[in-house]
Amino acid sequence: MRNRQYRQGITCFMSTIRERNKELILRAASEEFADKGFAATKTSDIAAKAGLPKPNVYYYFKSKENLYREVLESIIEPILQASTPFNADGEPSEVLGGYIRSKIHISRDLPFASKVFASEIMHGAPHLSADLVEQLNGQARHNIDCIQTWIDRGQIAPIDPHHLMFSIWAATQTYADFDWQITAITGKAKLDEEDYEAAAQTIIRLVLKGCEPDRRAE
Amino acid sequence: MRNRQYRQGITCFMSTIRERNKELILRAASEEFADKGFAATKTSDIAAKAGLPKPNVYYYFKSKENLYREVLESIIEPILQASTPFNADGEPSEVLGGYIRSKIHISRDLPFASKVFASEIMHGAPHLSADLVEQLNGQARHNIDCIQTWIDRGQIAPIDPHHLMFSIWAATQTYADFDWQITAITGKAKLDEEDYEAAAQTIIRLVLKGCEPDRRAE
DNA sequence: GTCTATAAGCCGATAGAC
DNA sequence: GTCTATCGGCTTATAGAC
Repeated sequence: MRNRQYRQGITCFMSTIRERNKELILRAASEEFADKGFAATKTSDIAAKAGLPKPNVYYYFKSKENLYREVLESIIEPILQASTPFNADGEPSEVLGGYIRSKIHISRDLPFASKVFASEIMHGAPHLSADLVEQLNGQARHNIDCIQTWIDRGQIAPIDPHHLMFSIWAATQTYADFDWQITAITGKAKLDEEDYEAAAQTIIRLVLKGCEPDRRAE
Repeated sequence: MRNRQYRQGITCFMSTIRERNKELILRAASEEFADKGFAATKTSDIAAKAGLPKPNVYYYFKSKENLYREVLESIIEPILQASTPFNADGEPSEVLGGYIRSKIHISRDLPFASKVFASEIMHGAPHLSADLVEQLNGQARHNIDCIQTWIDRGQIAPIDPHHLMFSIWAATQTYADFDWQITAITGKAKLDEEDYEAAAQTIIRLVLKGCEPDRRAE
């Protein structure tokens, strides 16, 4: 009984095993895809890492590409969510600071999917649907418009809003993408809570100071 | 005569054809590897893009991996070169500004190799020799030490030097790595000279303002 | 030195037993 | 629903003609 649920009079297998296996495969896949990229990843390695036979991967996900897309799309929602603070009526420093923190948290909490996403974008997003691409770009344009509004109102310095956004993305994303380089240079096997906090504070400082209106001769 | 050079008494073919073909293949390879990544790139596509038959690729470069390594290593020298301004006795704003400009120029002038390098680092540098890795990391540590010295001397604000370097790398590298996203959002098919100049100025502003010592109540 | 034609091996995907 | 055993296609790499 424990493994079954009866719904609408039809015997419906909502087996815990199914959910558990899908989860194991997704987790293994996100690590493998993040580590090697789509083409270099072998489904047999994903299966091995998940502790399951290879056909299970195909049974649950139909194809390697499908599995990849599930990993890839799992990061879209958090990314879009991170932009919610952007609102022209918000306080620029609050909005930008909140955004930077959200993006750093994504790199910290979802490092594998985050890396898969970055790799996908680097190669021209061949697996992303036009719809999702448009959502992401629309969001980006909205954020940039918001910054432009602050500039027009004189709330922040007339910094180029496109390049400001690119810098913020890059600086926050880098903690997921280039973790290998970062751990090699800092000498730490893994960044801890304080490191991410220091990263966020450094980026926030750069951005907020950079956005401060220039001082006139007073 | 034009196609041959006699050296040490041995007929030595320094044929223009050889040099030209190697160059064609290298150029095609850097574009393909940048676009698709190592594993997803087919040597037949490289040959086609170079306008040569596939066996020529193997004749000149022996293996796909060898060819990849040549593309990859072509970017190391420019990267190391960009760090030459770093010197604790230099003026921080000059050094940092010069470094940012050099890194932006690498993204602009060597976008393909730059992307190949980024992708390689993202995946844990499986094709880079330990020696080169050590050179790059040593350089990075030197730059960070240099920033720390400025902080100790009170020349710049006590910003975290590691995170400052990570932000600079990320913000400059992003113009090569995420060109697809950048052109999608700016709406330009290709960034022009002015765009790169604006990018450099924006990043320099963020970094220099961020490094300014905090004002005390005056 | 150049290129056609082919070998060898790997990996995504599945048939079919349990 | 699960997994062993295998196929078929694709890609690197090369043998050998020119």
